[in-house]
Amino acid sequence: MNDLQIEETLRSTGLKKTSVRVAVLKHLSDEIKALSQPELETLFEGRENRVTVYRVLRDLEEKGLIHKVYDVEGTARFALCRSCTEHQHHDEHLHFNCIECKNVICLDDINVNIPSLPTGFKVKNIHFTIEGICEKCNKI
Amino acid sequence: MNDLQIEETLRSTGLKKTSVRVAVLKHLSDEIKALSQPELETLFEGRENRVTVYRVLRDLEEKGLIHKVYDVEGTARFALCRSCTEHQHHDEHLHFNCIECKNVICLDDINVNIPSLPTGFKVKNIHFTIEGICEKCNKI
DNA sequence: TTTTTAAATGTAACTTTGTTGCATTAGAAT
DNA sequence: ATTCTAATGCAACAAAGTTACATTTAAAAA
Repeated sequence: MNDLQIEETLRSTGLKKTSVRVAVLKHLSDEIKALSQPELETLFEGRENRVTVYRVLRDLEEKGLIHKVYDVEGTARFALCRSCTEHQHHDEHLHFNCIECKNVICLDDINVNIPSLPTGFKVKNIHFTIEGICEKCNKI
Repeated sequence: MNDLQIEETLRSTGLKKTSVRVAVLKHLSDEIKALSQPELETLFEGRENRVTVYRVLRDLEEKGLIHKVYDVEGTARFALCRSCTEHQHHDEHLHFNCIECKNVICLDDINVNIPSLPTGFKVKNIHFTIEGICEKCNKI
């Protein structure tokens, strides 16, 4: 996203345009992979406050601009919601977690069919992460 | 599992039969749902040491007797490996995480078909958690 | 049965991550 | 330019994960 897109995106949520929010959105939109908060903070070179980044991530997630995904080691990672529209939060996509490079990437366009559950169970959301070796690490 | 089964199970892994290990296996086998370490510790009434429980869980998981699953809030939970044989660790089963009672249960016998990934991606394991309302909470 | 020894435990301590309260700062509306 | 609320920074604390080391215990050997 360029500066104008970020500005417009923030305005649409009612969140004020602040340096930390812009920086977080910029970094996440530059990445294909999901970033943990510590990873994000290294990109800032320590200029931003840990608590502020925490709250920015929380708020951006609440507004549906980004989503949080836990990798197979239980680390929270954040990625831009690319396939989410303003009105429909589209969480039900697949994540791939490489056991070599540890990267978590969103496989938005791969269709996941939800298995049918026993009677009485109601599905609200799915969290599907495939663990394996990504195409980049496969080549090496 | 009864005491004899637990003893035999531990012997098969080469792990010594100790009180904490027996207690952990007993509690986990009594539960349908996956337990977090703090939850386990409350069952012990604080008699067991936090670090010891941590190491027991780690070791039991390494030996394939239990498995760790992260719930949708990123909390590590542990459950007995019921459908795992001695020689084949069967992680690829579905978990259901109720948003009401927060319980995580294993849906061992529901078949999950793994979506086909782009070329170059190699699947090693899957982590599939469905978030929703369980049959018990649905009735209430 | 006693001795031996490696494995398991308990204690202490430290790291990382998540989280809240409060005083200060800054964005944007007037 | 002023005002007001939202956002930030700081301090502090909680919880979970993790390691080192001294002590204890399970089980093998004598």
